Amino acid sequence: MVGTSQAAVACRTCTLRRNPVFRGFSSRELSFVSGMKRGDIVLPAGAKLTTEQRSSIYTLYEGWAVRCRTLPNGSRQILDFVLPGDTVGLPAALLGTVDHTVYALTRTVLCELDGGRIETLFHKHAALALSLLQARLIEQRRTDARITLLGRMGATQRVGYLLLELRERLKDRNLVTGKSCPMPIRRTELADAVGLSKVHVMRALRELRTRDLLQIEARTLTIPNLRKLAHFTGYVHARGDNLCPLL
Amino acid sequence: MVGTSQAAVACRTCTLRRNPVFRGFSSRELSFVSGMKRGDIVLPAGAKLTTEQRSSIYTLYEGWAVRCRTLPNGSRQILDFVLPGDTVGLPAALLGTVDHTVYALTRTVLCELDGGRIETLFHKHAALALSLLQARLIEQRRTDARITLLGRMGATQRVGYLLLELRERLKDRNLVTGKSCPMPIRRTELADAVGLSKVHVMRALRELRTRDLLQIEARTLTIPNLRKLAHFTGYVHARGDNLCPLL
DNA sequence: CGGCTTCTTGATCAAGGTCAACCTTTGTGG
DNA sequence: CCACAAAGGTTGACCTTGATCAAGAAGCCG
Repeated sequence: MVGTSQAAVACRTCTLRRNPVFRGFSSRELSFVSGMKRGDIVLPAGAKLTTEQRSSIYTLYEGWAVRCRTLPNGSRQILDFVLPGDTVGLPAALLGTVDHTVYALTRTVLCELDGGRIETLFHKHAALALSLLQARLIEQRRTDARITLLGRMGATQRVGYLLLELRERLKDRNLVTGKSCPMPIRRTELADAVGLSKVHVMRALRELRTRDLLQIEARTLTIPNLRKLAHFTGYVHARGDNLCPLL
Repeated sequence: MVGTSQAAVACRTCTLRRNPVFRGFSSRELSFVSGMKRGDIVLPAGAKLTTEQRSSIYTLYEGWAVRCRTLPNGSRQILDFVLPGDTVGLPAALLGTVDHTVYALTRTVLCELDGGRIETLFHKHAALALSLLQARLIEQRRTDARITLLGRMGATQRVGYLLLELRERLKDRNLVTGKSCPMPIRRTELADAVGLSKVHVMRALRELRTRDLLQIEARTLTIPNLRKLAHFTGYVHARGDNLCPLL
């Protein structure tokens, strides 16, 4: 539950930024963002990210997290998966309230930035601010896909779609090796993300395995044929799923 | 299908802006936005808003519209309802691609703005740009609620929640009279929004009527007791559902 | 080696979908 | 102003999908 503040990874040498899907920074921008940095936070698997306290925003540096909501009746809906490079906590910093919680799924390392300086960022770094908006629009697009998935797709397609989408996002982050990528999420989390019961997710996975569309084994997802799975699930790869990390 | 370009409503006298939920403009901002205005567009009910052509962005001035996606199998998912003051077309203008379509549900009047000048807006009007981002965050919040609705709520609650949410948005726009507000959407559209069949939406509406939670008659929604419905559906009124229109 | 959590599968049950029919409203042309 | 057509609303009967319950197998950690 408790985050450990540690010696900061210098923004200039941050390895995330080397990834071509992330927006390049001018040296002026980079030094501004460096100045926003408050430190690093390490969370163990299962920990909740407390986001209210100091109006901080975070960039996930390493690991997996989820953004989710819990209903009065106790059931939970996973809104989105947070992967390295993704930003967390913008609503808290800019709107003052949050309506969701963020949990670490694995051990995660986050970069903490001063959310109070966003306003200054908008005044002094318009291009970066614009990228920030674009990143939101891209996330919105993924959210739209999730709504469509939940509202109008069958169980097997839902599971297949979600896993394929995750693989594509991991691919952008150079986290795919050959036909396989890490898949630390549990059946229960899969279920809470696609709006099914854990048991039914099993049935869906079995069917996907039977059809040779994908396989999860030992926390690893393997997709033999991307096209086949994309066709089966109706997945369309969105060009430019690049984003705008603040780190 | 064809929009009619007409004599522009002057931004300075735009009645939408008088509504307190919309962000106030400085006179400098107002004159910049006035300069972005390309004209007005009137769409008949059922018309599709073509958003690709000139990288325009639009503010809905009057009427109702939907943002939706159609799947390969022909079924349709309504992503969101567009109400007066809402902005349409940001993805087309800023990302260059769109993955959804916008249809007019009733006769609508839209204000067309030059999307190409957003970049300049970010450079010269940082505060307005920030509001633009905040408006996206608020929309995202509504989208998160929709995901939760689709993933983890029962049929009757889904319908009740959606209608209550719409009423609250209409309230912000001064479109609620007493316990009633206009509700031009059809059963089919309701169904495509909440991920149910038309027939089952009927069953849900019947139950809501039986429980005295709400009633739709003659294109009018009546909610006798807001609290009761909010409790039944788990709806929580989000403070500050204000937004940032460009008009 | 226990004691935990997660995975997996079968059996049964309920929520919601589909089909089909009939009714009601709206809109249009004579 | 009426007649008729078309679109939307409403309901019942039946079927499919996915939820729930229950129990055993397989990892994982002290």
